[in-house]
Amino acid sequence: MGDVARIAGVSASTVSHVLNGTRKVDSATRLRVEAAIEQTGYRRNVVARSLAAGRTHTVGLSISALTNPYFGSLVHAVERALSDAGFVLILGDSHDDVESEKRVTDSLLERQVDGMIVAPAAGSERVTLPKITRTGTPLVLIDRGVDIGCDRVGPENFSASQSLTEHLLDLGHRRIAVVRGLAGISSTTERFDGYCAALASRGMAVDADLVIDGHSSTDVAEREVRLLMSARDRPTALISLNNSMTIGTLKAVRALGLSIPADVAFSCFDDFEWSDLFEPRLTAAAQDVETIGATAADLLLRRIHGHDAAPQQIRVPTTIHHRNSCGCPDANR
Amino acid sequence: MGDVARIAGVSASTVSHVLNGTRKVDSATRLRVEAAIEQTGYRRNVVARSLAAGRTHTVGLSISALTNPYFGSLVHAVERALSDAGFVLILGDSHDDVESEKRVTDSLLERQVDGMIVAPAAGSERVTLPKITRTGTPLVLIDRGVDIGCDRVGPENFSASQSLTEHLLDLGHRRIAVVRGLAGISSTTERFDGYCAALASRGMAVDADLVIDGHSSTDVAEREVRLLMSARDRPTALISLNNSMTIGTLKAVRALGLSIPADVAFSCFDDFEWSDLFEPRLTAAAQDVETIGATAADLLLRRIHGHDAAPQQIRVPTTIHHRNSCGCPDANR
DNA sequence: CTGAAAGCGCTAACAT
DNA sequence: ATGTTAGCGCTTTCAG
Repeated sequence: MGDVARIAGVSASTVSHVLNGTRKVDSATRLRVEAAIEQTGYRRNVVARSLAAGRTHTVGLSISALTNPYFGSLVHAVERALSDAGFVLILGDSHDDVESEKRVTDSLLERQVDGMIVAPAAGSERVTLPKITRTGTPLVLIDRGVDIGCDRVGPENFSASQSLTEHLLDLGHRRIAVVRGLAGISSTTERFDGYCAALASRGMAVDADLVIDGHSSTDVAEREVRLLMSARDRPTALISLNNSMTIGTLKAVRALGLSIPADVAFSCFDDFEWSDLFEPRLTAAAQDVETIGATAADLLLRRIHGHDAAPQQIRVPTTIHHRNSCGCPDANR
Repeated sequence: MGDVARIAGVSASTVSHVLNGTRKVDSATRLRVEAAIEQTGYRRNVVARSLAAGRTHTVGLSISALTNPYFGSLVHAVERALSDAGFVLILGDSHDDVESEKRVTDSLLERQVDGMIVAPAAGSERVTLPKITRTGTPLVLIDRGVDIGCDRVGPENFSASQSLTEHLLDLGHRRIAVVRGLAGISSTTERFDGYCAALASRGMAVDADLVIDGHSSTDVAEREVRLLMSARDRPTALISLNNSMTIGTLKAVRALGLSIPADVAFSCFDDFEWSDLFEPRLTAAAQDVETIGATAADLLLRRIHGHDAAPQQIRVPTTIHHRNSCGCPDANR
């Protein structure tokens, strides 16, 4: 930058100001500076800039399992919104484990991110999250998490899951098994609650034998569903609470040679690009991932820019696609 | 850091050294420093550290379409390898467009990343890549890209695609259509070359009417395949060259009410988690994404650490899963 | 084994 | 409209 200043015959200060548009510069001198920049191939050092200015234009994102297409789309949406605003994304994988999560977020904090978006692991509200808020770093929770007094955006879980269940109930099913996701995270809980509420509204109790925990693993789900569906009094319908669970469930059903919906009706939370391709086409609750990601970025950016308002808790509507895995007689198409 | 030093009764210099283990410190004083750190809740400022030390422990990754599960897994693998080495990942999406790519990589360079991994967009070798290498920033190309004298790691494309095609040929097909991905990127070219080579080895010429360009869009692929398969002299087999093309192709086939493999045999490049679930199960060439990602991270880390050797061009083997969409009589399982 | 001091490359008052 | 100057918070010679 010194070089540029010298060549343009101005001070470093002026160079800085033309670079950032932070104050009025005579157009003649600006031109000289720009020429000098061009000539030297100068590229500013954002690290130094960050140190001096006290802001990094950087946002940290902590999620688990980028392998999951759902999170891939989420990151994609967040990245786009941030880069449009001149921010850059630092990515950390928490592996859905508080310890890793603490390491990840610590590292982000050390790097002076201007804000953070986190899809909290189970138990995060007791350890990771308070640590972040204590630093004053703007934080928005995404996908899941409890109310800890910060912005939060996630899908509508309860009612979507409830509808999915009621639909099966309407079709006459009385033994509906549910495959839950990872325990301890709000999305699992809320979706399960929706399931329970649907049963309750029909005066039915939840049968513990029909509740399967797939943790966050496709394999576990497959094994458990296989076990359940091998029993003589197997359920007549299956509902899966997230995309990994769905894959495990479908694998189990397939392995047993059962057919959907003839032998067992099926519907699931989370849509796939191939839901339409599956035979039968899957009845699924589709989250609006793009909106969730973009909204999170927006909320965060607003906080970063000093916007000071009551924390918002946003639920993005979930859309149910009635297709035919549920055995629905009147599926569209 | 000044606070910590004062409380521990040492100099900032010593604090720095206990923090980084950069020189021997008497265990008594180290204990005092550590206590002071604990007590103050001190967290180092990595930005300042980076500026002073001249390295950021940061790696930039430029890819397109995180929405694609393939890239999601890639990022996942890279992230893990990097974080194990104490590095952090900054993510940028190039949208498979050189202009965006230039912006992304410029921004990464400004941020003084210690190295970069890029899945180059078409034409990148003429504009983006030289700019990077000129800065001396270690660079490794991933997934695709031509030889520009830097490390490169990607899947084995040619022979896998050739095998896929030969297999169809072996099954008696003579009119095999191919659905290509985005033009101008090496993976598309190499896979198409594999297809051509297979035909050539049987003394067959490539029929231009059987070559479909799906660009990078599922929708385009669907439309084109639909057109092709509606013709009276439609091909007897279809081969798709990447996962997006596969989805488009399958949608088209499904929409036409054709059945696989009875009406048309099918095989594809890229495996899905649900390939096994599809009816019929998909014959596919599976890339070893994890290995590709981890290898790229490794190569880069090595360069960053000053390892100076001839650029490596690594091809990670692609595995063909023979299932039954190809109409294979003896598919395993 | 430890401290002093000179930067790293930039920003942002404060002057003029 | 532009320049001067004092840092931002750390690392790292160089001394002792």
